Amino acid sequence: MSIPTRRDAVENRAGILDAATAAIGHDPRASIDTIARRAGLSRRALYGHFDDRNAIVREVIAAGAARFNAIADDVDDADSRVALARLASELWREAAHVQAAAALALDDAHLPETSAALAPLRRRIDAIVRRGQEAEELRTDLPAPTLARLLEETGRMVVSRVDAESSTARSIAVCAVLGMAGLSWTEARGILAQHPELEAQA
Amino acid sequence: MSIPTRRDAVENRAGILDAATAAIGHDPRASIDTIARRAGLSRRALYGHFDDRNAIVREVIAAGAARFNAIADDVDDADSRVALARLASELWREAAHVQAAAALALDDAHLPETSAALAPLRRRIDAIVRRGQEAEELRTDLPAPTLARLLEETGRMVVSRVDAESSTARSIAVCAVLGMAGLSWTEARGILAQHPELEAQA
DNA sequence: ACTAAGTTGCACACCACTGTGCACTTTAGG
DNA sequence: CCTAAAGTGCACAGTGGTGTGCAACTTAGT
Repeated sequence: MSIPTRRDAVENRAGILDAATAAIGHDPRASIDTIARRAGLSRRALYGHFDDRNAIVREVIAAGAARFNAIADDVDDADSRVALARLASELWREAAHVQAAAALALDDAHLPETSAALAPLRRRIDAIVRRGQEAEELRTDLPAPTLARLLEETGRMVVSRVDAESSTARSIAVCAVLGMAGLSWTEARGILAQHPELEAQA
Repeated sequence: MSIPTRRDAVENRAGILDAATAAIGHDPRASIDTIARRAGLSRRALYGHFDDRNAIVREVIAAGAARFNAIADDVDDADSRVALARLASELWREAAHVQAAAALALDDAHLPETSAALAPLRRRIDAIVRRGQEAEELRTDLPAPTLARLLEETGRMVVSRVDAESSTARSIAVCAVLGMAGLSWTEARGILAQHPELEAQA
């Protein structure tokens, strides 16, 4: 449980969290047994690493939150449209964690925890939207909170429902978010053309 | 089960299906007991109307499919953008059924049934998208099947995640779909302005 | 007012999942 | 090579859900 001494145990703990992230992304109520098998361990072994199922879920949420908030901190483009595009593009790299967070957010039991963990990311989105509306870079027909929420849900939806293997998947995600933000598809493609790093692979 | 003779029994059966639609829209694994209480009946009574939980789910799916496909049949605007907008606007009226279908589609167990039931609606969306791309009314940077799928998911997302009580909710739904289809927000609002019936209340 | 349809509450067996205890085996690392 | 750490397999009790049988009650409809 605390201060594992053996290297393989540390690796297994990480493997469990990876397996849990993937399994929960597919189904927020994935059983302990499902997670264990996916990690290549017996159900019983998980209880050597975590007190109970909730402890695993809490760590999955924390890991996702850390990644998301690090990304949110990094995005500081002056143009709100580029900022949104970069946010979407970077979050794409954390697809597995986004899926897990999205799935857990649909599960009433863990909703308070996930929304608390995602608060910094949400604040950043809010800020980008407000700046973007003032600068008339983003649509102004919706109140900022509504648009922010819609953009968040759009990101969630695309990450969860678009085939991540496709080579164009990342640019689809970025274009979807920009489309929801009010840009026409040619404008969105223009932003992408001016910032090639946004659709870079891997 | 078959040929109920009493009026209250018929009403109760309908009430169960309404309750099931609402409960399943909130959680696709809603228990029999949850559905029963919402319908104002005991758990035991449901088994007088339906063989088992699956029978209820099947009827919920069938009811939704019937409504959706009727709507799909009605939409025949020449302009693909108007057609998409009308589809979104009309489906908004069936929000409860859309939510139930969306929730069930996330539940592996009933996925085949839901997708079969929704096939006609999907074919209609595919047709609109193909016509729209040929006419250059919709974005042409995505293959038709990808765009169709994205539009479907956008509709699902908006209906499930936007507050249905808001007076502007319906136009938000329409604009979201048009935005995903490639229109800028001003173009989308233009379509809405030319077709006031698309954002009419109730 | 009578009767059958409809409903209720309870008990039951069954299933899937959780969390724990314990004896046993495997293996990392000094 | 030894040993403690890590993992396995099994049994067990507990929980919450399903579907059924049955006796008792309420009520719609004639």
